[in-house]
Amino acid sequence: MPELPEVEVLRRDLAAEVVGRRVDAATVTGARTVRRHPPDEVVEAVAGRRIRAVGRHGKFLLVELDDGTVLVVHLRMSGQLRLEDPARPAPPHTHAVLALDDGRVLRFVDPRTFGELFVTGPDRPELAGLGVDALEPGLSPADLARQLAGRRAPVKAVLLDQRRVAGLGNIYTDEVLHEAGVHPFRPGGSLTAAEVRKVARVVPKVLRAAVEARGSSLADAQYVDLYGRTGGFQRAHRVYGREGLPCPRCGAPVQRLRLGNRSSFSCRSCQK
DNA sequence: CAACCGACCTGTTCGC
DNA sequence: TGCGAACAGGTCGGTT
Repeated sequence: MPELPEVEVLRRDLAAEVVGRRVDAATVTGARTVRRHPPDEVVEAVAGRRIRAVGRHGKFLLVELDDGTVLVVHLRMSGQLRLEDPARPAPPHTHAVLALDDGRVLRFVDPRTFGELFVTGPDRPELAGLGVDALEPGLSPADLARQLAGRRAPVKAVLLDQRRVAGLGNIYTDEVLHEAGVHPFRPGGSLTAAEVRKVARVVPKVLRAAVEARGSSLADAQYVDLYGRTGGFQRAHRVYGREGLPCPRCGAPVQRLRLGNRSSFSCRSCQK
């Protein structure tokens, strides 16, 4: 499911497609999806508004409306946004729909219902705790050094912590740490200055390449874009999901470890 | 404050 | 083939 690159692909496509459109009507059928409000409140807040811009911070998508209201979307594990003709049957697990003034509908689809929509004001206090976005404006080596300093938690856990850096998830932390040659279980505070610089340099490199390839869609193709298409970056994964396959740098088999309850993929010989 | 763990859900895949 | 177990890309709240 979506991490920063997948959300960025949606943001760009939405910006091109819906900025300037008016939301003629909204329907919310999944109360859990709008758990922060009574459903009517969300409908009320967006209906009749024009879309001014589409932004992003970490994995949060920010649909800015003409009265300053921001519709915030987080896809969590299984959320999708689909921009479709309303004549097309709504996919199962469609929890909210915005009808646009060009005749199309924007559908929020989410089987696991971890995702959510909420509305907030222009300063969006709900997102105040997020760290710097991993892509834009990005993470300087000094920022990263500050986040890692003194941490005994594994460097991967620090990178996954959205309060420290916003946007990285399980796939892209593994890809970044492999490319940087750093073992995911290394205590955050144990990285050398050179390693910190390397990681800081690799983060935007990997994320840009992933956006360019329109994100990662794993075998079950959970992630699809606005038009239902899968991404292509999974073909460029070096370690994620590649247990037992040769490391592209040194040929040693990729190992799968556990960090907390999640899989972590790395190369035993070139990530120390 | 930092670190760890289970919980939140449904769908798909894996192993017996 | 059938069936339960394990697993999935993210966060949050509670506990130590």
